[in-house]
Amino acid sequence: MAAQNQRKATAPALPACRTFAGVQQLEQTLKTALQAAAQAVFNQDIPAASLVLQPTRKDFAGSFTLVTFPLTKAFGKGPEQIGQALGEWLKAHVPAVRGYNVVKGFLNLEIADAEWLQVFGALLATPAGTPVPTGGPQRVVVEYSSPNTNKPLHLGHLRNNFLGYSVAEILKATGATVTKANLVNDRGIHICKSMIAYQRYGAGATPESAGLKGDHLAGKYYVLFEKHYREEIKQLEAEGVANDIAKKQAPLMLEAQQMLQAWEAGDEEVMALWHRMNGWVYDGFNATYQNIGVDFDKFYYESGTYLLGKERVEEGLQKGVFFKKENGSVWVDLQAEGLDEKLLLRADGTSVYITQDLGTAELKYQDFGYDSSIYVIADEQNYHMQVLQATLKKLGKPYAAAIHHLSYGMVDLPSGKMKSREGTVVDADELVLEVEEAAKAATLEKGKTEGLGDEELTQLYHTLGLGALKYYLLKVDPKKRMLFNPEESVRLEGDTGPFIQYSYARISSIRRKAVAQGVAETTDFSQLTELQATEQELIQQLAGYAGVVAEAARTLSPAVVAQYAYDVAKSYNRFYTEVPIFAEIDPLKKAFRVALSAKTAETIKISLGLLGIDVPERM
RNA sequence: GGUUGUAUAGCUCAAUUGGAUAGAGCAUCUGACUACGAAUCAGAAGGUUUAAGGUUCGACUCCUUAUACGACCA
Repeated sequence: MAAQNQRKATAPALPACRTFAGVQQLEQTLKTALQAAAQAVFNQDIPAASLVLQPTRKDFAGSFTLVTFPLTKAFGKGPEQIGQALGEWLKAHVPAVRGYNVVKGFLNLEIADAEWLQVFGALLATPAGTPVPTGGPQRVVVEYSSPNTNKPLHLGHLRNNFLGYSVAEILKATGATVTKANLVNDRGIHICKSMIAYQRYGAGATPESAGLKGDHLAGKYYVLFEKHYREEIKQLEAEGVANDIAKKQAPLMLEAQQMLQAWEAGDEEVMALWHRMNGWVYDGFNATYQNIGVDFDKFYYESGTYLLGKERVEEGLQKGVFFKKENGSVWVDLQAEGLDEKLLLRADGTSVYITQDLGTAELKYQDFGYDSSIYVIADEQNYHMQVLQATLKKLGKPYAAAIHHLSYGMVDLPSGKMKSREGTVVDADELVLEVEEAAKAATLEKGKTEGLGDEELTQLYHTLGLGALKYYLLKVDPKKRMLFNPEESVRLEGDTGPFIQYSYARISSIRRKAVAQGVAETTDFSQLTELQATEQELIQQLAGYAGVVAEAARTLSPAVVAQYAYDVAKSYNRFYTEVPIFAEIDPLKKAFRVALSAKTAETIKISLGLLGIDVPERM
């Protein structure tokens, strides 16, 4: 009751963090008290902002720590002396402070159990999934996946897709309106390569007749093109033609370029084939997207945006911020921005990548009026994205400043970089099958799945396999290049997705048992007097959820959430082994531990949900 | 050549953004299942944070230089 009243009292000042209310309020109490202590003991006024409270390290007693070094100058005393004096005053005057200790310049404050129970009460009173407002952007477009339509998705795309989906979910959790967008690169020379090869070697094959997913079928012809193209180059070189000229004059390449021109001219036959093959690819992509659990609110196609891009180039010419070279190509000079001159439109009037990017940025703004537009693109495009933003600024577009490149590192294999030519690309569909297989093997060996039907089992393997894969790819800081070790990615023990899923399944088992035993569902634990250390730790951990979401949203880093979910699961597992639940005699304590377990499960479910990972009721 | 990113335990990753004895997992070694799920838990061992300087009460974190690897722009 007391907790609720106090929450009401602070509500007008802090409408933001309802979820965090308990801890935030506790920290606020401590800060105010510290200010009062400084006034009383040292006759000093200290601004609240200069008081930094951090969680106490595990090895020391206490929950919050004040670093006293910054106060030494103003107070004219040593750090330990300050810590002792402030701690003594707090202990004497503030009920929430049960005790303190000073180590060097660190004042560790020990908090009364009653305070933690209040925090827990506030957590229980907060419905799952309550938004965590952060003052960040409110209308956001997250563009991710953005595949080419000439090959199936691979491991690199998976990092992209998981990151994009997760960042979108994290931003949603802050209360923002988020649109997930996919810009499909459906035109250009690479598509024509697949089409040419299909015409030559396809013999009218369809996904059905070939027994292949559409994207894999198209990819097959792309590979065939590259193979025969290389042979043609070799042939020409044997005839004495220089390599760079051979590359341009190989008959296959000439054909592909002819086809691209025919496409731009709207040639009926070419368009028909293009529609047909892209249709197959989209079916394939959609199957993969559904399988890996990502979704999109809006699809853009470069074939539908490049013309608008050309208009923007024209606009830039008229405004005089772009210029034309003698051969008729259009450029923008970004040397003042620390970049180079950049080609915007070729001499023959055909567009380049950035041409369509200009159009797409505008379309997205028209459609959604974003205050933040996030592009999930690998870091090899850093320069390109700088150019895009600088060019839009030159055009005076109001949305230029809202563009944000979520730049992530490439995924390496133990054997080195993935290279399609060397056949070292890890196919997304195959990889998912492998992780499911590994999950199945582990479940058959040690799972507790009595009563599950075949369909539920298949679903379980999928949940666990994808859980392992997603967690593996998301736990690493996005901006860092990462190593993909196939053996480690299917591991189910230690710092992995299934470890966290296991904790959830375990709690589910406890909840089932609690219902069966008729354990009371109480939310009022004000009569409890003391907490075990692991219980207090767990409450503090659970209360950190809102702060974690805010941090993850600020840094656009799902890794922050992944680390948190793992820490919560770890804390719970320790609590679980140290503290009895059903063997507890005191019914109130028993009810409390069941409620604490349930809240932990809920927090795990929501946190993993932000990563796109499901939780199983049993495994 | 120019711009830029990264460098932490044998391996893969953390470190609350300048705070305490740099933490996890894997691998190695030891212990705990007829108490609620051992896909778990407890413990041991493992570090000159690439190198050398600098800034300060305090540096993995900031500055300078160098080295290695990567990306992009020519």
